[in-house]
Amino acid sequence: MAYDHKEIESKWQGAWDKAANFSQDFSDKPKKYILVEFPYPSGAGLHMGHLRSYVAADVISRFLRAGGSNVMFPIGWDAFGLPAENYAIKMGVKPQASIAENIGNFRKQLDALGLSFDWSREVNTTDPDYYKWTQWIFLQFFKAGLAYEATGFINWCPKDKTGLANEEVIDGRCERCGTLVEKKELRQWYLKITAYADKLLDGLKDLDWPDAVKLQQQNWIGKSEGAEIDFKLVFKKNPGDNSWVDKDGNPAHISVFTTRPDTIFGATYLVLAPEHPWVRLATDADHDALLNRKKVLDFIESVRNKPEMERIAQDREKSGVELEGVTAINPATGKEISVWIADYVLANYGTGAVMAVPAHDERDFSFAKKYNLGIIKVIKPDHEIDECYSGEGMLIDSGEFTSISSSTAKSEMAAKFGRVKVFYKLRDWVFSRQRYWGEPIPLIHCKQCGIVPVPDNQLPVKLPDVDKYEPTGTGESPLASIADWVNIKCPKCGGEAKRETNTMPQWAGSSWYWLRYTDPKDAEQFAAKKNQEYWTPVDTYFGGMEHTTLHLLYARFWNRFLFDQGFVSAPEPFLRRIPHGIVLASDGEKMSKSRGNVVNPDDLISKFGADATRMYEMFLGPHELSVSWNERGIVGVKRFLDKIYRFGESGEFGADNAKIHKLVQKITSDIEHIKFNTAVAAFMEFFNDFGTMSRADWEKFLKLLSPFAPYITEELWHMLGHTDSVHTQPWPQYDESLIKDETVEIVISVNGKKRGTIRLPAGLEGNDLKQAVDSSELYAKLGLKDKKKEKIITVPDKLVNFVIKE
RNA sequence: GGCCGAGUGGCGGAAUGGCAGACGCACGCGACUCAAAAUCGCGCGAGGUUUCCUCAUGAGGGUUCGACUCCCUCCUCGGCCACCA
Repeated sequence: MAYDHKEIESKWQGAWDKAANFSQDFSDKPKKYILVEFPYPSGAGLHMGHLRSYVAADVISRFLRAGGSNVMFPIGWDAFGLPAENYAIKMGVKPQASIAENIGNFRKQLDALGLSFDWSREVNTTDPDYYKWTQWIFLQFFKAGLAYEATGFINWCPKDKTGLANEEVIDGRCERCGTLVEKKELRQWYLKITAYADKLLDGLKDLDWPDAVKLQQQNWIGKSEGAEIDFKLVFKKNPGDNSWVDKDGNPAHISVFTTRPDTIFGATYLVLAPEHPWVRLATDADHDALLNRKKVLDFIESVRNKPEMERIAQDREKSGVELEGVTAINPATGKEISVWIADYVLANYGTGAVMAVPAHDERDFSFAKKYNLGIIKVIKPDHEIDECYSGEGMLIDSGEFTSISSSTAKSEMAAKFGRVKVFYKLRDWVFSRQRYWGEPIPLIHCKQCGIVPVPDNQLPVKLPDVDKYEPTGTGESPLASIADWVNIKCPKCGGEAKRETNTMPQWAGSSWYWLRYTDPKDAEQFAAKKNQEYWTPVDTYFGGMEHTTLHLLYARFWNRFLFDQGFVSAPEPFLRRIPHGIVLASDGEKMSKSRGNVVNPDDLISKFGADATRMYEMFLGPHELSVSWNERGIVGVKRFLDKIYRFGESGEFGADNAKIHKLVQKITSDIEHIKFNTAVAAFMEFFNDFGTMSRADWEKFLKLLSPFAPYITEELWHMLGHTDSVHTQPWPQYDESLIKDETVEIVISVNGKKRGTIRLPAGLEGNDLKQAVDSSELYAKLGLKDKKKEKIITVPDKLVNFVIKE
């Protein structure tokens, strides 16, 4: 018979004291801060990815509580942003209303799963009491000069009608809706995350994060050390024209960035990005320095109109055009070389200009071949190579540097021809969105005073409650059309002024939420320092792999900035990060509505129960690897729960059993190492063949199982006559002396091949083990007595291997 | 193209230098039953001369007394990044 999971679950949902999960500020017990990424309350409800993190974090939290820790395991809602707004538009309601409804659904689902959240610390990023502090933190960035306004080409999603951060563009498409992203020139707010590139890199060293996650962040920040080298320009159109001077009065030059200054003797031309500022000047009607201005302008136009997808396509052919009338002097050779613009040089990396060394760079090589440009070899390959060699080696034909190795030449040549320079792939964070559903950026544009921050005592700048909030598509936020909200007196001079109408991106509220949990209701500050000092940094942070270069990087940036400003007590926010693998559908594909292969947790809970859903989810496979959701197997877990329920009902207790001590050790260790799949297997294995079970052993068993299956264990605990909760009981301890076996199976092998096993007393080593084996039947049977043994390997309690010369 | 991860029965997976396939699903046989469901018991990588032996952890090589595990080369799948000079 199957136990009635529905009855048991609804009974305990009503009976459990939620305050038992509340954490205490400043308790003497050791603190543990267990965090899961707070959900985005979309209309779809919880998905299997949430389940994976939330159940794992719940098991850890319950385990640590039982071990005597003061555990904070909070939850909240990350509810601003595009998806919520798009959903509300689709449903024809206000986002405020749809968010409230979705949160209600999520809360039900989380409760149904039996997750032991500390609901007393609930936060919601769209609550003015919360976003007041998001705005306040933005103003700290602004006051520190790290929030700035600039006009530039940004990623623009034509469907969502808003700008996107670099991190939000995947394969040239909008991360949210999949639409091809366009380049649009717009006034935008930026956060200067690049100023923190080095600190964000250094901070990774001390974190207990998976190497894969650290590496991804490292690559995203993308530090390259190299040299910046100036190439002087020579003009053919007006010889002697000295109107081309730089800001220091020197003749005009182009600065290039290279990581291979050792190849400079092979630099046969320069290439600039079409958007390079110098190109703009050189093609300016007043300053025109080119002999082929029209051709160059046409080329720039054609690049600009090229769809982004085509420009980044994999097998794209490089194209460019020579700037006729201008040449550059290679500072190493003193030779004049041609200057080009080409679509393969990026305007926003390095200096936007490169020295081309076709013999030792594949991109330059294919470009040089197409346009018949010179190819000069200056590095001797370490192996035979046909055309282009991009590795390092011995320098050749490089003047005084000939016969020096690349690695030594690099620093010497960087110093001689230019200067050592570091560049990052990381770009500043486009921080404004032209949408309604976000935190208003708390700034005021005054004709007299310029940009003025909203004074602290006027925060929060509340999002006006309006009926029409659809994006305009003009590059302006819908807030711009709300006259009585936009028009305001300047707080500085009292004159006419207008509010900033852009809103913050979805990532703003989640960039500091773990700090708010430590002091969620504080009206005076975002979180009191002493609360932070007690709780932070977060001990273990569960979440998805997909947030590695978005949320996790942004959160580290905000935390580090606030730390430097003295507002935060720990330089790094998350000590240990446990990402979960993605949950695929049973066909191995990603779960998605359009594929129709989405598994809904509600259906599983209703059919098999929350306990079975939780345990099967953990049983599927290692937490960090991606798993295919195959529903067939859940009946195995359900059968196990039915079996233990029947045993509990029968109450057939017997003698104490030492096996329970091994189970305590195994489960404890598996939880500590996040190996839930083998923990579930260990429960099953124990229960398949436990022999006898005393009442005391049964109580230990229930306690061990309680973090995994909170409902059924509570029911069975009460069946024993207890009136308190199994979840408030201390974690069982094991007796070291009872987990050791008295005898062990020793494998006997010859030349590494297993030939049989014998049972011997445990703990025998070296000679003792050898002698015990020598006197065994198996030893005689294998005829080992008469064989000449080269070597005998003994491994205590494991095996004896005889190496015999044939 | 670069970086990271993974490849083990029909399936999910276990074992991370010492008995390969724990645990579970599916499947087969049996018990109980008028019957079915549920439950319980047994079997379940391939092959063979079947108390035992041989082969087998993507392919090939290497290190080792011994390799799923470590090293090298390659193949396949997944993830992230991608003209970053």
